[in-house]
Amino acid sequence: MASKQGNKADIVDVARRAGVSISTVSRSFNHPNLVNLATRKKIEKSVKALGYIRNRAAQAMHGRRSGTIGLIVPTIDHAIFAEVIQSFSDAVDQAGFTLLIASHGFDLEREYAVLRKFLEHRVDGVALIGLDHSEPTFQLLDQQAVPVISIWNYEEDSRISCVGAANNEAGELAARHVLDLGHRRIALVFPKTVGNDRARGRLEGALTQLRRQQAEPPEAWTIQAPYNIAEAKEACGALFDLPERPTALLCGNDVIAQGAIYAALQRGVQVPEDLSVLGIGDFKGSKEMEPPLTTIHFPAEEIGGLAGREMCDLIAQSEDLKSTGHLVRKKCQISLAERATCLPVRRLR
Amino acid sequence: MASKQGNKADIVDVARRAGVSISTVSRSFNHPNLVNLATRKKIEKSVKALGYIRNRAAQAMHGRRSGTIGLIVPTIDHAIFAEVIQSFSDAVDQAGFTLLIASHGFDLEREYAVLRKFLEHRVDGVALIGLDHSEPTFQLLDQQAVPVISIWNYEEDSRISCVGAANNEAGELAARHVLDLGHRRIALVFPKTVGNDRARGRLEGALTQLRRQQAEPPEAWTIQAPYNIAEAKEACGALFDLPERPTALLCGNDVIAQGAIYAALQRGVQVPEDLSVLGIGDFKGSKEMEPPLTTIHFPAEEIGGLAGREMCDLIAQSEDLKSTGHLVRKKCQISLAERATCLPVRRLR
DNA sequence: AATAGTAATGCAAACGTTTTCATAAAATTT
DNA sequence: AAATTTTATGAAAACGTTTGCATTACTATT
Repeated sequence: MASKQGNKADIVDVARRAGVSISTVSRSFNHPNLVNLATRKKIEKSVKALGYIRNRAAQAMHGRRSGTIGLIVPTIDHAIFAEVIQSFSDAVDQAGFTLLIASHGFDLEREYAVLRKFLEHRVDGVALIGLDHSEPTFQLLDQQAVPVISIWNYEEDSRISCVGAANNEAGELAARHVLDLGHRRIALVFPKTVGNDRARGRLEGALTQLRRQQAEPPEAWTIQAPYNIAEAKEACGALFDLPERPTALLCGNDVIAQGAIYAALQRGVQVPEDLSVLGIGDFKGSKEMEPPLTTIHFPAEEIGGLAGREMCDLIAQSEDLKSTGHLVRKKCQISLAERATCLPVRRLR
Repeated sequence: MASKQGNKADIVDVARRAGVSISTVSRSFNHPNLVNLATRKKIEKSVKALGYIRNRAAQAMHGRRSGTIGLIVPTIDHAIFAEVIQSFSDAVDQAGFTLLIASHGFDLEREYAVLRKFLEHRVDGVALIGLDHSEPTFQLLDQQAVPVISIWNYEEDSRISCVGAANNEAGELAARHVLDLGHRRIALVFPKTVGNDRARGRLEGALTQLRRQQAEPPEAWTIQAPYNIAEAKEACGALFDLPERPTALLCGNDVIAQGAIYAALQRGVQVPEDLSVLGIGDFKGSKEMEPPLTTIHFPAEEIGGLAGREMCDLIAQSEDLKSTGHLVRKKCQISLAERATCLPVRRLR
């Protein structure tokens, strides 16, 4: 009667009720084969009766893993991140890990703070988005020697392990496509690139390719739009109101492309007849748009899943002290998803 | 030299290096005013030098809170859940909590399993989506007496605390609107309702209202579509191909509405001139669609934020043992967002 | 100057587990 | 029947903290 007064049951309570020692109870969880079947049954019964739930915190104190992985993203509320998070979550879940999640709102100082918090919780591994991080972040990661992986970007000389795609290739591929279609009057609408290596890589890739073919856009045709349909729509609207209109619009991501298309619709500019629009990312829904959006496909789900599995591997390796500690880098293939928003320039009316 | 061989620094290491006892170190973190400034500085220096990071697991063992909150959602990868998760995350973050997240893919048995896992981690509170949960889930919650809150739905007789909106009201409001516009030939496109009280409430609300005005749709006009633009598009397409077409389409959520509009576009059915379309949810981007979608606005961000703050309050209360243990219920107001996809029936061509 | 109060610190006992080592009982071998 | 091995269990020492109690050295009050 004294034992259960609102406090939760304890391994001691379980042991007492089952008439065995706590060692036996603990063992029956962790090494069931070492304990007699009958005893195990008794313990099980006691556990059920008391509603006992093991305490991971106490387990973690024994050098055991905490069983958690920390994922730090700029924001959860993005079609593309949501998809990556989901598949990453599924992958680590499958391996029995629990996911700690936090967003930093594109603020690398908050990212550092969140990382610290995660380390206090003794996460077994950390996953970050992209390869742009503050120096203190890298140092902390290094010093604490926690398995870490970067999701979304691939760079052959990345400072930490990474699983993702090469954004500059995406930009190049996009530019090449509109170029191949004969366009020369090409405008660029991209998000801000500071602290956002995804956008930066794409923009650089696109510009490189355009320059290579002498089709670099004039200043007025290189505009910035936030990740947000409403504002992208507005920004593109302003572009369309310029005296001279491009024949193709290369957008930094599909959300911007969507905004651009809406802006065009609003002004009676026909896509693709009057204007070709190309997105990057291939977000969920882009294929179903009307007209379906031509874009560069990023295998978000594949990246998230692969990253999750790789994270688990890294953690497993770090347990073996023979851990070689070398970085792993996986490059996921992007591809052109040719749909209905781009037309060869000669077919424009 | 013996102390730091790759293992992480310990409070003991910190104490030794600073030349004080571990009690003092612990105190300087938890009750800084109780320790001399000079000593505190010494400790701080030692902490920096050793790269010491406190161990929450060990703290949690002292009846201290773990500082974590568990959030269990059907899926992360939904515009609407992503938004709620984000605002919930921000709210609990602000209070210093770390978020544990898991998705169960609309499987209530997996929900139960995840809940157990979270309880093993000794989360200080649990948040769930909706009010449909398995009996074992409710029992576990009850037995463990963990602060719990349900996000998204409001019901005056809910079994657990809740912050959200009344889905049946949304359905009613939607139906009332198309009815008010003079429509009588109304079709319904809703997601599956089993294990999804959101969809069920909306559908019931809508049907109630339609019946009240003798406008209940025929069998063929009450169709099911998954949460997914592509499949919704297809399902609605089939509806449009029927010999008789409704004048208004009431969709269970904005994604389905989007699919419906695309399906209409594909077939040359003009929205809203030939067909009024009404969504429910007001997802991000619905306002920016072309034409902007008329829908029932759900204040997702408000709900998530409110729920997060309420969760923290519940946790704080549960600390005072005088906790009254009564449920809290907050109803967030939904509203009609009249935009451009609905027209009075007499103005149809 | 004696007393009471306060500030700063340390000691040691918790917290809920896991695990090593020891031991008893049972089963197997000689 | 003794010796050996195996199986099942318990005692106790960890793990890294927090905190109640005790102690010391000051500071303020009489």
